[in-house]
Amino acid sequence: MPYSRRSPTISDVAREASVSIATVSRVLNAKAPVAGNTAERVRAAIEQLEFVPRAAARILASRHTDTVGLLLPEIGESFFSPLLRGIEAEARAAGFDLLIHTTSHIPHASSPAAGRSLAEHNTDGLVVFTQSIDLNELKRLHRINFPVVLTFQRAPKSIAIPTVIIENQRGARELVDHLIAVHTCRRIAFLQGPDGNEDSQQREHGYRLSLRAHHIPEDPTLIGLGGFNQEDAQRTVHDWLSAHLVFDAVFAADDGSAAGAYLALRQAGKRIPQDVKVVGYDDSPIAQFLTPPLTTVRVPIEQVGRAAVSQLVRQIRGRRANG
Amino acid sequence: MPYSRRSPTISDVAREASVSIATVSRVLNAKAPVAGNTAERVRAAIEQLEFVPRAAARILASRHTDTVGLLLPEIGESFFSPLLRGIEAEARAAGFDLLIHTTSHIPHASSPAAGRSLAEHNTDGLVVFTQSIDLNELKRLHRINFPVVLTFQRAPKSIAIPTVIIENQRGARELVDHLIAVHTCRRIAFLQGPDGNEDSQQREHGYRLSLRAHHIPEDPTLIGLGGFNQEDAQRTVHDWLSAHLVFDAVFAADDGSAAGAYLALRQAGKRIPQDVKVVGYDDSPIAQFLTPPLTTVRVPIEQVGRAAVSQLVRQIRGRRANG
DNA sequence: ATGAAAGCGCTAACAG
DNA sequence: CTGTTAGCGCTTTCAT
Repeated sequence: MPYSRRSPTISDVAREASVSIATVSRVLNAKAPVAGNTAERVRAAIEQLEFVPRAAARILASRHTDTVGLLLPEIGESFFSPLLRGIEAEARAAGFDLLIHTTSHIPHASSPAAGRSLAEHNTDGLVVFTQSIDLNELKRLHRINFPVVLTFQRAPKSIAIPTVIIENQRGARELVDHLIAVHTCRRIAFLQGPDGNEDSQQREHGYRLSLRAHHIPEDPTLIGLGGFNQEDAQRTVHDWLSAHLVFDAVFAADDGSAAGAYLALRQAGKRIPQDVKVVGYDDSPIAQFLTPPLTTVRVPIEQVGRAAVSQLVRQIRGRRANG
Repeated sequence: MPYSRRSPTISDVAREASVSIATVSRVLNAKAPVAGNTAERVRAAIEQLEFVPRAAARILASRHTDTVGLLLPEIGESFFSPLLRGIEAEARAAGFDLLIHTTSHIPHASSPAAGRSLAEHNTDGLVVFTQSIDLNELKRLHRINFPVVLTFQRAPKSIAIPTVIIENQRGARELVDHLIAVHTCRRIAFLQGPDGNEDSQQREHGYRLSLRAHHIPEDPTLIGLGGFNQEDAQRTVHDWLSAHLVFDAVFAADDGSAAGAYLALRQAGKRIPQDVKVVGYDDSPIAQFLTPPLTTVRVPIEQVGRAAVSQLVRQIRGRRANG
């Protein structure tokens, strides 16, 4: 066994197979014709040397990576599960690899990673989850014509970037209508998502429309932060309860915050749904495990992922076709 | 506005700042001294041209990427949330970027992505989640001395690869002891994890040890597939019930399958815990939302992530130091 | 169908 | 402190 020598390069393969590196490259990429037995020799050499082309060299020379990137603020929330499934499936189907990159909430200007750009980090295009990219960076990408698609977020109107968004307002409105009409709720609290989240804003708008349609005055004290997570929601509802606010229903902007509401309510001895009704949004896995099962609105998250990649790939191909 | 011209390179910056490309490189990497005002000019040029170094070129030239990769079989399971948090935090702390790559369960030998290697896909090292890599590929990586650390899985003993694993057997044993001693359970079913999963195997072993210690005979019919997911577990428990198997407790190898057991039990009109007790493992978020709250065992998943990266970084640095 | 040669954009000695 | 000069390993014309 020789000492761990450097891993083989295309030249090693070429030498081993007694051909030029160009030929090796051709069999690697199958883009140009290679004679049957020549190709066979090359393949044998590749196998024998366990040659694996260096991605960086390939990318540098070819100027494309055949991979799409996904930017996520923080991975792991159950919401991402179907989104990723969709993105992964579609990317693979289109012959692209997928690289996921989580963005830090706190920009470390001084970190060694600063100055590197995600976009150029070896991808041909980017699917960007809402709020996980800086506006200036987005503008820059758009300016250099780098393929990007935004999900769950509209592009600032100054820059035309494709977007995949979902319907929220109507779903929210119907949910609240139901609370009012069927369950005779009149004091309905709303748990907002993270600051600036468009889905949450639209759900809130649907909520307001419903109240208005039923001549129920809005009460600002009944609107608080759910933050799309259990902890924030739990705290907010707990605070409401401590302040002796009166409400007969909680509309949580997502299921995670609905779960937080359940916890706070239970802890205060409130019964669900007898004392307070709780509804959520997204139809995430948690919904069916809550007791009673959470009323929620189904969102086609996986399809958003697929649509986003499909649109992205179209952009990438377009660029390659032209120049 | 000029037509979308090629994005600027280091030479453009050098020209703009009237310095050599080496100097630009130096201010980029801050590895060698550069005079204050020279650096200033270069920075201005970079900003003005919106120069972003091409990752591929950097990697090719420097032979390292400053990023670590993570291989996951399928992302999004709640289990991964804390794991990712740990990995991300530690990688960032060490000055590394993180790229997540999900591996397909079904190898597409013919897919365009086939033949590319994840390992060399622009990372300096890999954290590999259990069962998400092929044994041959693992051997190859080891042979070429590529830094890898395995999590939740021991390395095949023929290859010495660092590993971060957790304690399972004792936790499982104590959990089952408790079921027997405190709750006088005698017929305890076990829901296994995916085939070959080591954590599950060890938990199962702890379960068997406990039974044996209490002179309770093992009943193979009471062991079925939970698959670390709700659906499989639900189906298995449903089948047990349909077959009129008698059991007074279910030990699910993870919380997800415990949730599935809840569903099947409820559906059959069984009360938890009066008729059947259910316990899980991992202490995942779902545990506290089940009714009654699931008894489970806390697993330091996030710490596994941190430890894995920390070990990986050590390997990478070691390689760089020597050569 | 195959080879030769010119880069891709950057880092890393090596001089000075 | 700064510039020059080789490459890094691969793809891609352009010939043949």
